Amino acid sequence: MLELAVLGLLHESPLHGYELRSRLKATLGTFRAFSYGSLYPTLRRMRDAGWIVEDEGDAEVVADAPVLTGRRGKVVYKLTADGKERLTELLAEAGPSAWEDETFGVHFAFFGQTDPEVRVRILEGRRTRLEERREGVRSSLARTRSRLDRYTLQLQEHGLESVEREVRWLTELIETERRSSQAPAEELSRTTPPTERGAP
Amino acid sequence: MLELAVLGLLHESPLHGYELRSRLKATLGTFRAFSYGSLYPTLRRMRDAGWIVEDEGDAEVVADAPVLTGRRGKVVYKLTADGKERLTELLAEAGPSAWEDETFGVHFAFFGQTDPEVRVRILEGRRTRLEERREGVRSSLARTRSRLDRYTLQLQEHGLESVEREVRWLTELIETERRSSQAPAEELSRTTPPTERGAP
DNA sequence: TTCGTCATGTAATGGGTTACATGATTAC
DNA sequence: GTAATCATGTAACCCATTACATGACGAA
Repeated sequence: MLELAVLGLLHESPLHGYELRSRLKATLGTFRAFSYGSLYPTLRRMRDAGWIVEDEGDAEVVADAPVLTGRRGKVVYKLTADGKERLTELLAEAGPSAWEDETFGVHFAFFGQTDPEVRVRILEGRRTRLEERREGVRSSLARTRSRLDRYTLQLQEHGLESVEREVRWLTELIETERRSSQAPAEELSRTTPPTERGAP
Repeated sequence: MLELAVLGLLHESPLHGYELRSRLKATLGTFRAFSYGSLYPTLRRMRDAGWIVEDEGDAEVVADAPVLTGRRGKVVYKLTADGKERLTELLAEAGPSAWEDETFGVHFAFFGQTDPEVRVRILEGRRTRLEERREGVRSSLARTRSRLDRYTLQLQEHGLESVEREVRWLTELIETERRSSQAPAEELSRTTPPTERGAP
């Protein structure tokens, strides 16, 4: 997990550990947070595996709009060719390892670097997974509702609604993917709406 | 975590490992699932600690409406006095250990056995926690929105909405708690609306 | 000069999972 | 008789966390 996240971020630009962690927070948002206690050892493992190198040279880093402008991070890491390959490999995975709870968010965060077909398969995999869960809760609820504590019931129903909401979200995303895969290859991975091309 | 869940369930009725696990699923719903690989060792630890005992005698177990009617579970566990004490202790905790992501659901599931004041403190603690997270995401989003990949943006916004939704849910729960703590002590912990007192 | 935040790391520990192994009982 | 599901367990591992230790640098 952390591995993929690190590879994904370093693919965008070289970074040092500390900033990597804040990028991680900003990228993954509410989904996941990693501590230094896992980040640094991971960085080390990845370096030993040859996926990243310490870019000791100068470090213009990225011109992060405010502050930070000339400062130098101590140990800047960047991807190696092997690391890029490893990233590609991880991003191509379209199985449970990409759509389970703990992993989905990270994979999704790097969809911009993911093959469109893989994106759809992951989204569908996740949706199916959630639909199964939803049915499990629904039938369990149908069987036991009357015997449930009001708090347990609240929990079940809130959980159920959360799942339903995520299913709807996924469905919309899948439809969007489908639509844009039919449209000409025009890259849609940026926020900017597709510039009105010529005339119809 | 598992420990609290096991104590909470066994407080309702004696159960054997296998059924304990299905109850766990039914009780925690979408929030958490435990495997046998953690359940059985936990059961053993708890037995060694003296919180539960193997109730080797006959096992009428619980008359679970369908099927299962006369069957015997191999090793039925039940709470000891120490176990009940431990449960009380755990249910009285109203700190981060009760309102963090991994723990909140389990604590909430046993709110029926929790002191009303503790319930409110946990709900408020969780809400505050989520509000902090929400503000973190909001400000990060305000700073970086324009530079974000459309997927990263989607992820942020979906995460933000999830958090907002849970905050609203908690607020409602807190209000309900407040109202019912003013109402006469009449126990509201069952789903059934309070039977009209007076007429039988 | 002291505080906050940037910055890097380690040691001990935690709390689970996966995969495997085994066997009884029930339903067909 | 055989497949499903009930039932109990172990061993190896994984992926992280917490708490701690250290220190540079800039701003008040």
